[in-house]
Amino acid sequence: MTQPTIFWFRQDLRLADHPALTAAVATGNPLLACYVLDDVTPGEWAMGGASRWWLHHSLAWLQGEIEAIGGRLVLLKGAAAVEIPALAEAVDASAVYCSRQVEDWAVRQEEETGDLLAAQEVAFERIEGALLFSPEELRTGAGEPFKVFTPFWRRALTSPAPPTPLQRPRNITFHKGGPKGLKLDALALTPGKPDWAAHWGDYWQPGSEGARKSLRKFLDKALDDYDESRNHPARQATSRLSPHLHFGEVSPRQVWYAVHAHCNKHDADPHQRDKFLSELGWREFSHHLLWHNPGMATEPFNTRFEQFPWLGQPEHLERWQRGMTGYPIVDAGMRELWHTGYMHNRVRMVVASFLTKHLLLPWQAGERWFWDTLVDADLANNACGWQWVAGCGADAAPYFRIFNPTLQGKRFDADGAYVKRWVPELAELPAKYLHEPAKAPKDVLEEAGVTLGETYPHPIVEHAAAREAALAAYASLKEDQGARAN
DNA sequence: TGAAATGTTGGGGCG
DNA sequence: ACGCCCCAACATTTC
Repeated sequence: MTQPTIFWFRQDLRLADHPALTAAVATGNPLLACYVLDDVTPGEWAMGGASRWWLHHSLAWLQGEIEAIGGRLVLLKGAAAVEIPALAEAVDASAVYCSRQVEDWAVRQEEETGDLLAAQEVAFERIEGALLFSPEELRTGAGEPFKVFTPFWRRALTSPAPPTPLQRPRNITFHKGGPKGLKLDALALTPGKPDWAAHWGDYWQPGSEGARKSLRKFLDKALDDYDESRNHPARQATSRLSPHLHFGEVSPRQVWYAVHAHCNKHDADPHQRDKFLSELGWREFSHHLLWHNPGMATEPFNTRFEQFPWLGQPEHLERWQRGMTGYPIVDAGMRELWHTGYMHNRVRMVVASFLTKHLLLPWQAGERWFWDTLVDADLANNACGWQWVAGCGADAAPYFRIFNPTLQGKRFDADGAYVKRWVPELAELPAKYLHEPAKAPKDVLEEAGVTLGETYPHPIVEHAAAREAALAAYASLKEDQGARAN
């Protein structure tokens, strides 16, 4: 009997433009496709609740696609470095193929799996497929990893273009037999009661078809005004591809080439195109950074920040998480996150600035909350995004760049549509006061049915004072450094 | 991929 | 007519 080739699906839940899958099929041996839910190896970065909901539906989609071509996706649970070699042993596999990942734990997982497979004399191939450019190859003239985005992306854009997307493999022969594996429901990925994800199907379609639809819709409806509209959270102006990209339901190469094809065909504005592609660039930058600096998920990239005096009150963290800070744009964002597993990126920056600067709570606390609540939770993007806002990341926002949540609201949600949607208790307020209900005259508040401190909280901190405190905290950091240097 | 403080300019009211 | 003040509008600097 022919020995099977095992294909180990990870964060690459697609069939098209899949170099590792294509390579596995090219071995000519019957394919045994599997997914391992590994909550052991990632340690504190085991998937959060929102991601699990997504994974459930993405696996369901992938199963359907594979079954439609006569195959089967074997679901397993446990440490991958145990499960994969055991599976290889059980079915007498000749080789195991998978895609590479950048996370520290994932690299370790690959290495341990590879060691055991080597001892069993089973070939193990790890193949790139989640990035446009290779972190090993994309370096400065001096051979160092880039630490600043602009030169990083300039170099990327002048490097040889990423290969064009691969077709999905045709005529895959699947291995008959092998273990049955677990039923999808047995992985228990979806919430029980209360079912906080009951309506998420209205917002999302996990799986590669949903990814394609999102991309198509974005190109047709939103790309031509992307640069301006993307900053307005009430508009449908961003691609919302992040969870699809995280789970590998669509590859960045597919997105890259779809954007170029669309723009060539419609003679679209290259400026809008480049703005959007640079967002893929930030994803790329984050992943390269994490690969080069595994500690970035928990430790500040800029070591000066190791002794930053986080002074925040723990009870403020819960107010922030629940969207009860008294700053409407912040609360709207946090509630959008809770209700949909997603937050508009402009608002992510505002709430992150608020947590780290107005509340002086450590960025890791925000990173952790996002990890558990975002459907697009991605170790590289999440860690780098938080570090960027906190001012300790690579090419970070300078520490003194403190968003004024009221001004951000007025500027990017001028008519208050976003706040009205997610903070309904303020919906009757005139737009003029939506972003600062404390400034509204008494009769206006009464008219709108708003009683501050009862129906909606007073601001938990006063902006000007909080801003001064943050600047002082950052200044103390600078002085400490000076003192130590002497 | 800020905001606030500070500086500069120029028009208009007014003595 | 002139200088002075006020202040909006804009520019620059600072955090």
